[in-house]
Amino acid sequence: MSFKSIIDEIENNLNKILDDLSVYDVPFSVEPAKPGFGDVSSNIAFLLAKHLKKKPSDIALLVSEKYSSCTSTLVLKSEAHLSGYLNFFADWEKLNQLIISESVLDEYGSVNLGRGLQVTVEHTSVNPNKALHIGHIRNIVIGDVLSRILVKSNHDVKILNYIDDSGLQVADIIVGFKHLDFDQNPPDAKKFDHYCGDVVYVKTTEKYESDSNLQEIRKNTLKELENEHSDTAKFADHITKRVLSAQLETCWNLGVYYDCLNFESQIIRSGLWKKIFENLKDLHIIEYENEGKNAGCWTIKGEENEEDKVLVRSNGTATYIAKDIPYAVWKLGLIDDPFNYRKYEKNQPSKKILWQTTLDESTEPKQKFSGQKVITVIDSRQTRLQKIITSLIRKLSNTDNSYLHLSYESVTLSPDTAKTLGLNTGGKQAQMSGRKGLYVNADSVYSLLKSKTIKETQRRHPELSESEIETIAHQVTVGTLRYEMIKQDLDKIISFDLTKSLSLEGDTASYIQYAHARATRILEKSEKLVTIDVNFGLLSDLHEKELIKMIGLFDIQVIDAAKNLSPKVISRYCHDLAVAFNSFYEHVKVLGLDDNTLEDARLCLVNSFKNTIEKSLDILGISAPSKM
RNA sequence: GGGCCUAUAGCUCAGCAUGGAUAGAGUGUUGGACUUCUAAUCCAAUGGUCAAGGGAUCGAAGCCCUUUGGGCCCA
Repeated sequence: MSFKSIIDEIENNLNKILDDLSVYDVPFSVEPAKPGFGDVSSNIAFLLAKHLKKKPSDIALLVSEKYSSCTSTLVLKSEAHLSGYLNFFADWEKLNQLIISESVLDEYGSVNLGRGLQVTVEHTSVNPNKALHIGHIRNIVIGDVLSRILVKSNHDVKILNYIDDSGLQVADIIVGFKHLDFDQNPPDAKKFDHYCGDVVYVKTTEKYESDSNLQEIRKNTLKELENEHSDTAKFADHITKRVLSAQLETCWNLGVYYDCLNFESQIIRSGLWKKIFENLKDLHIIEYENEGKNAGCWTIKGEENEEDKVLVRSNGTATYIAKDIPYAVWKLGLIDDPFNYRKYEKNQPSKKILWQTTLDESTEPKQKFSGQKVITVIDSRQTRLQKIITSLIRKLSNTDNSYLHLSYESVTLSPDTAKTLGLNTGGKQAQMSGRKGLYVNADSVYSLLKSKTIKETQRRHPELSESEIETIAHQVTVGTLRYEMIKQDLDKIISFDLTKSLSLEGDTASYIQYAHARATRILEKSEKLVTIDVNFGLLSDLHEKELIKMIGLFDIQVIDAAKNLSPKVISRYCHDLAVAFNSFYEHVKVLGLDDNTLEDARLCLVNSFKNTIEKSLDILGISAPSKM
């Protein structure tokens, strides 16, 4: 147990006091205190004010007095504050020992919130006709960090990436290759996804405006994609696989890995939709319209003021929602799995095996990627569609919240960055657009940031080899990108500014990584074996106590992040922990003390911090170099 | 026309779920700290009618209602 031990102890005691007072169901809080108000605070007196009809400050006094006769192991004393808060002061010697000895364990920060619940997370799901831009990076980092949080809180997590290989956007580049004669081999060894997105897609789309014949071709191409035996479908399969492969390079480079790739084309061909369509009819979840504007269509009734949504048009063709429904049903394992599985052609840089669905025979065993709970990470523009799927799944599965849309706001371009791309927005931020070629490639941001980081690192460490610098720069660059994508709340738009994104100071990943490097350096230089057999009472400086407290809050933060599906919680924790360490570093000397026992105790604390920051950064998918 | 999100320091954001102490960071500006465990750092100063109005409450940045600005989705 960590800092949570003292919180639990206080909670238990306060509950006993409530029993004594014959008051029940008071949802009081017990939280780490603000600086200057002891170590732990409770609002219990405020909540009791109504029951006991007394002033909060008087109640705080009363409770504090009763508390002194409670058995405490970690609390030294309680104190009623004039405001009405009840503040507790910890026995730091004991708490230090408790927290620090816990923090060096491998499983530190792991909590058993999920009890092994199977959760399937879908993220990324970028159309395989272009390269990932910075907006997609927000998606994949949110999805990836969320998955890591869920693993840390004992969920059995499977990660999916949905490949929409039969949609309009794919049709567009196929039109480009087949009818506008774009070379299949990009010039100047350009990465294939960049080439398809920057050149083929944008130029083909441009042509539609002036060439109505081409639009006809586009329609036909889209239709041909659904027929797996057509030359068009085979060609498209070849092209989209190449794009996908290039996209995965980008994801893997950022430390994002998957368990399985799902292909839309296979979902269509699997016949899942037909079965589910019949199910939906039988359960009267969808209705056949005899009259009105949707006459002849199968629709889902809109809830509240929402419009009815057409699933099957009067001509018998399914709308695009009809593709998403089978996938959602499959993800929850509500239907027999029609797929076989085979390994993806390339290995992921992590140990994790990447599977992909196939409708062909496979020598590989059947896999299971469905979850009791499904989380789909898609931006807020898809909320309406996701709402329909959610409510439909609710009816179909008789569960309340097994299907969850994790929504986040999109990434826009700052006015300055839009300008560098040739768009004058008059001081407003601009929506990115793949179609118009208005976006910032993820790979280019990575390269720009990396060359800057290489320079910074070389300046500080001229003695390091090129490959060592390269490794450090990679870690810092990935860290910075990932951190920028999750440090703010999901419902805030990120206005991406290329220049500002290159900053490595202040509230950035490098700040946190730097704290880790400093800690590592101290341990290296001391050349002593770190032991936890130290006198914890010596760690009594304000900065030491603040640091230990932060270290001790790790598991509480993991619980918070997992309960609220909020990656930001962990990024804030990492930052706060690094602040506590940097402040400690500036004010408290560790090495070269005359006092050996004090030095041992401080080394132990530095080691404890190093372990904790590594583990918490790991949840963010950020690794910390030992030098930078 | 309908729906969703959002508004807190010059700028970018925490805090809001579960109301309670002195509303916090970063950045910017100004000043200070490297013969010392790495200055990608630290310390200090500066900066707030918590969009506006109303309501319930002993108590509101937070809850309820209305209005306004910004963004997105649908028609």
